[in-house]
Amino acid sequence: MTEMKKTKPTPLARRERQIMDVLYKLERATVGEVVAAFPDQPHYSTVRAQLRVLEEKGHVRHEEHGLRYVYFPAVPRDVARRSALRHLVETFFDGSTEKVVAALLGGEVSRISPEEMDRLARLIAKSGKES
Amino acid sequence: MTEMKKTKPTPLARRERQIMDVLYKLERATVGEVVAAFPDQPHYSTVRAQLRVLEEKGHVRHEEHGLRYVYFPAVPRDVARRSALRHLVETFFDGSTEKVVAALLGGEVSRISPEEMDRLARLIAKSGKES
DNA sequence: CCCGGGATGCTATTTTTGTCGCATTGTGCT
DNA sequence: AGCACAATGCGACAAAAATAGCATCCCGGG
Repeated sequence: MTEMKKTKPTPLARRERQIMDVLYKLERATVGEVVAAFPDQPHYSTVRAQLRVLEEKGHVRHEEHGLRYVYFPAVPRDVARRSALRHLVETFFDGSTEKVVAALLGGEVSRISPEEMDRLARLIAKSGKES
Repeated sequence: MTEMKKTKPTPLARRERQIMDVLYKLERATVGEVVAAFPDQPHYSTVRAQLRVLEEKGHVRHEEHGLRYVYFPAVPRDVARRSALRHLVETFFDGSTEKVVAALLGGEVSRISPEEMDRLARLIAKSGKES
């Protein structure tokens, strides 16, 4: 076995999911745009086929803009993100909203500017009042 | 086309991913526990095979506790969750930490108790100071 | 010592994915 | 009208995932 790789466990992320992510990120996109969104550019045909399947399964829909197809997720972004977020909280943060916020604030994801921090403080203050 | 379903697009979540999620949620689990964690209980064998594959690919590892195997993710939870969180932020929140917090606070995921809100306020205050 | 229950080790089979290549069709240009 | 180009509609296949069934093995009880 030439198996000694520890650094590249074979991506568990499949194209289907990746494509959905791209679609959610871009909201709407043509086949070309989707292809372009990948680091390793898969064939145009590949993505197209995938999109076709995804559509068959009801995950994406498309509109014909001019002559090209513009694909977009069947379930709207805000709905999808809600469940995605919930799922993530459940899976990695023991269902604790607080822990997520802590992680976010702790720079676990990205640096937060002072202005942003300020807006957040205000946001929390507001939310607290409404409870 | 007898395709008129709009409400249930066939789950795009595969077992592999689901299993990883279960593992992350439980930190460590035996085959039985994983099986039990599913709504639709897949066969013991199925999960076992899956786990084996996942292990081959380097996504999970196992220890022998007594006679049974206890599986756990190869990459530690906090590391995995960091990327998961980052990915989610990128995909659904335009990379804005602020938007995520807003969604969280807005009860998009779950209700937040006043005490929690309080702790969060404190947390923000602290983070802001450190910047 | 023999047996049953609980777990694991394989292996076989069926779906789904993932990838392409090629024919076709629609547009705008010259 | 004839063409080059860009996109789409299919169909073919190999690879990977998902699901099961069966042979074993290990331990504790009778």
